[in-house]
Amino acid sequence: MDFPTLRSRLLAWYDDARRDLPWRTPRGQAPDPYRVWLSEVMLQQTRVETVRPYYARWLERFPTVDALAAAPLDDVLKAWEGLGYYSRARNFHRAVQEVASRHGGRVPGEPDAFRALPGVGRYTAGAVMSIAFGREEPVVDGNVRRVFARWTDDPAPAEDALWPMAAALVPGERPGDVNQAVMELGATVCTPRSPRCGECPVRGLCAAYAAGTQNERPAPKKARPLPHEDTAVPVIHRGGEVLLVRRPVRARLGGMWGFPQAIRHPGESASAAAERAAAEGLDLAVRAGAPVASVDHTFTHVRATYHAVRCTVVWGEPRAVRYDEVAWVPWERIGGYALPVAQKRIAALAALHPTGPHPLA
DNA sequence: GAAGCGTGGCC
DNA sequence: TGGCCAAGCTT
Repeated sequence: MDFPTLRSRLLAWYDDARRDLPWRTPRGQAPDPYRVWLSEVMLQQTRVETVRPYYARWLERFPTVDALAAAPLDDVLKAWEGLGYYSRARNFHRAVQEVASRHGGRVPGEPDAFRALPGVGRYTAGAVMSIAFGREEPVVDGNVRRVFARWTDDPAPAEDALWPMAAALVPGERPGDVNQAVMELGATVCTPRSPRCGECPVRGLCAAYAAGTQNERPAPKKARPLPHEDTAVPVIHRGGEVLLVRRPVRARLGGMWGFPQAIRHPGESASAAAERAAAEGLDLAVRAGAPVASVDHTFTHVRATYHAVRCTVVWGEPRAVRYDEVAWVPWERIGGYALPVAQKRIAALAALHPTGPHPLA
């Protein structure tokens, strides 16, 4: 491949076509490494338009490394609420605390030191080192993977081939812009479906374009069928309050708040499973009352149906047996807790129901 | 190396 | 509606 020609055409195109994004500073202005890093973490597996409002709110709330390092995890997760992949927020928080305590509050500009921080993988390290520090480090993300698959007309390029190719492009002036140019091309021109080859500055060097195979590159990977989880959710009332739990950090949605839950056994009713969820997860005896609602939610690798059931306490005080924390929360203060999307939906539906004890309880 | 991890948009 | 996909990382 003619890397020098690719490089110069990409840079020239990027100078003209690059989108104006909040984390991009004007040419010549030094970027803030904390902001570049934040943007890269938020953009992992997440679209630009989704990230925009989160990025702006985050910087108002946590404008600097020191501000974020000093914040409690619950505040951090609340700011991340709805963005998904919550381990990103936990890892970023931990990493920034390390930067504050061990690097004097300065984001390390050495690739090895930065790469050692939690949540920083090969891609993120290359992106932050090149964009924020001008280091000649490559990146391979989904865009780069697709662009190279088409340039080489390879249906499934190996990682061992992609990184050397990406690295061959970087040396020279403006390594951060070179990396961003490939990704920008992938995001706006060399798109997964209906690539705009007519607007591509490097179609003359593209093997897939020459062969007319751009729509079959890269080859789609086969998805596994999603398992289904039929889940009971006890919405436990006491006085004017409802019981929330904080999920263990290791688990799915780790560190986030929500309602207790238990996967239904075959043949088990939602009411029985809701009572069992309280018994096993909280060491608490509850009586199931009226069903509140059913909510379907699809995660990356599992489809869940949540059967929310109103419950009242029969006996005992809740203990966080299978959770990290429990809290009795007045309905009007639920908004202060970081809830994943499905739990928020359950809370909204449950709040529509009368909040006193069930008449038959 | 494969599986686990969120959510929303698009066709 | 349902499958696919998006600036990946960890175990």
